[in-house]
Amino acid sequence: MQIGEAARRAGLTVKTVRYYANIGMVTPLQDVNTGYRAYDENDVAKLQFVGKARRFDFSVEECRELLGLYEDRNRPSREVKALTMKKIGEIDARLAELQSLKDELSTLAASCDGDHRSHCPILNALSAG
Amino acid sequence: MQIGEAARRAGLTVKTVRYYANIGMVTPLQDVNTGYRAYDENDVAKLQFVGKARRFDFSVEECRELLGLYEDRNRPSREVKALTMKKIGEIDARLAELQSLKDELSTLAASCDGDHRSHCPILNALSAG
DNA sequence: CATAAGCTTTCCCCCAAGGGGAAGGTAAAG
DNA sequence: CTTTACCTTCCCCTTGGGGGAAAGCTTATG
Repeated sequence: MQIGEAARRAGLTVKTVRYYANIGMVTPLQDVNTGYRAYDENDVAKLQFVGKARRFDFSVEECRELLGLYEDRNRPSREVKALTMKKIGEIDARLAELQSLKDELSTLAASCDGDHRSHCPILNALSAG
Repeated sequence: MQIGEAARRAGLTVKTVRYYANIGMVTPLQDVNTGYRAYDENDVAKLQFVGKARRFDFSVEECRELLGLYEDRNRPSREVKALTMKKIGEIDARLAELQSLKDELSTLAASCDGDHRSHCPILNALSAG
């Protein structure tokens, strides 16, 4: 099938699918006459796999790694779990960071009347050393 | 003072300070003879302000807006509070998203033995339609 | 005086992960 | 024969700077 249908079936944009081909992540055959990329069922499955992993916040490089593990029938599941735990750790760190930011901003916002006057504790806090 | 000291006092890198000058956010005078940027106390205060706002996850453009409000002695605090509330909303949305991702990944990780064998529920989940 | 050290300048390429759009080839349908 | 709908490559754009080259300035030292 052509790239358009492959993209549709994987729930990705054509641009994204072409990008994955360019970086060597999902590489379809290419028609010698037309130059059109030709995707098969296996390619679509890989695209879906990568799309899903991306939605789980894995980076493109991590997706490449997961895809390699996915295609290696003899790899130990340990490696996959390790990648997953690492990702969970990163998400935890970001959660804590964002929560802390939110708390500080909320405190600032609560102290600000937000009226038409010019006095503003938020700006004062930002300008304080 | 020269850019190096200004950067040091604001807790930013020289690259960052130069970048802020290039995009017109904090624009020091420039020595006609040497071409060196000349920062004064007010510039350093602005750099500190921006640095702090950036750490609060405000984008560079939002920082520019906050800086404008900061310098406008007659602006209503309403505008500053609105920006802050918007940022809090964005943080909330991202928190929910990350929490959901973490939950799903945790469920997957819990179902995977992570041993030396090749069976892996995580990969199965990623490859399932 | 020469020169090395430690500043600074501009300029250009690099990152992630594609998006937007131009210019041009191809295939099917009217 | 031409329109329509695909497809291709190519290049610039995004965020917020980082890395480094080549070159200019000032000051300290041999």
